[in-house]
Amino acid sequence: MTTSPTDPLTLEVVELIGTVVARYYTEYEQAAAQHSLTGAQARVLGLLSLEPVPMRRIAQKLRCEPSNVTGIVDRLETRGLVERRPDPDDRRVKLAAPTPEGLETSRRLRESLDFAREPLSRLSEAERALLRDLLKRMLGENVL
Amino acid sequence: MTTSPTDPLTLEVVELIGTVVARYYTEYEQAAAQHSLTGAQARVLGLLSLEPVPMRRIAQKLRCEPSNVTGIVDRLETRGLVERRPDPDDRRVKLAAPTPEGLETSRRLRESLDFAREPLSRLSEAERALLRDLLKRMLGENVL
DNA sequence: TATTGTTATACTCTATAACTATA
DNA sequence: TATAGTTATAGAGTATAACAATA
Repeated sequence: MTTSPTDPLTLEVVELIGTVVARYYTEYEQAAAQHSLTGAQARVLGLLSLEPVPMRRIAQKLRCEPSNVTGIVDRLETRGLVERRPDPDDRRVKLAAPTPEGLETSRRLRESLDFAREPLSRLSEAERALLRDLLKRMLGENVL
Repeated sequence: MTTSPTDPLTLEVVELIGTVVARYYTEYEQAAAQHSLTGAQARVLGLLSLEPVPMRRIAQKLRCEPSNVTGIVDRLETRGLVERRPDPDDRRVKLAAPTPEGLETSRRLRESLDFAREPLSRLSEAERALLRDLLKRMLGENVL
């Protein structure tokens, strides 16, 4: 049912992407751990850093069940990094929002994502632009 | 202490890589689930498909503590996908090896990594070659 | 003594199902 | 009745520490 290419070149690229994913993922976890956060907690905190988000929406972003978000936000809240706010428009909804400290932690976490930038320093600006365009084409329109 | 580039272009590429990682990772988990495997179990099984591997070596590859591998291999063994063998050269070592059924499951799992190939079909062969070279340069020599 | 694998423990993430309070 | 969030539960992954067997 598929028409995906299976030529050696494509498989080599798939392998390389797998390597990038493995490296990026484990190093993200380590960066989170340096701030005493789990990967899931770091992802949620990063998500909130733009604007307060309903619990349900967080679950959708993380692709997990809403019941899990309760615990993750609980732990962030216990540590004073996040707070729950009522939604003026719908009293069923709770908005998770970062505290000032949470915002600061999120900022430092983003800083320490240096490991993701470092490998790119091996490429010239023109090559980085090329890589950007290839990745965008690969990901298509539905980039979220 | 860092000289990593922080220009908008670099940050955009970092963002794109993050998107690739998130998509690839969750879809890998889903592919594993279709075979009633967790992500960790699928990774271990894939690791063994080339040759039997000592427990300790599995932990190094997964970047986790050796004690965790015991449980993961236990569950794979219970399902008849993996077996433990003695190492003739060192009686302390146990080699984890796939059963014929485990090998077949590993093969089908690899097949279903189709999702990773599909986005690449949007690129021409020349573009895929370009992407390969950029990724290789980015990852450097230590690609494992 | 050092190393390999295991056990025991505690914490987090995960899905499922049932519950509550709103809509 | 439908939806948002929670609770309760069970399974899996994780790190830490202590242990037995072997080197």
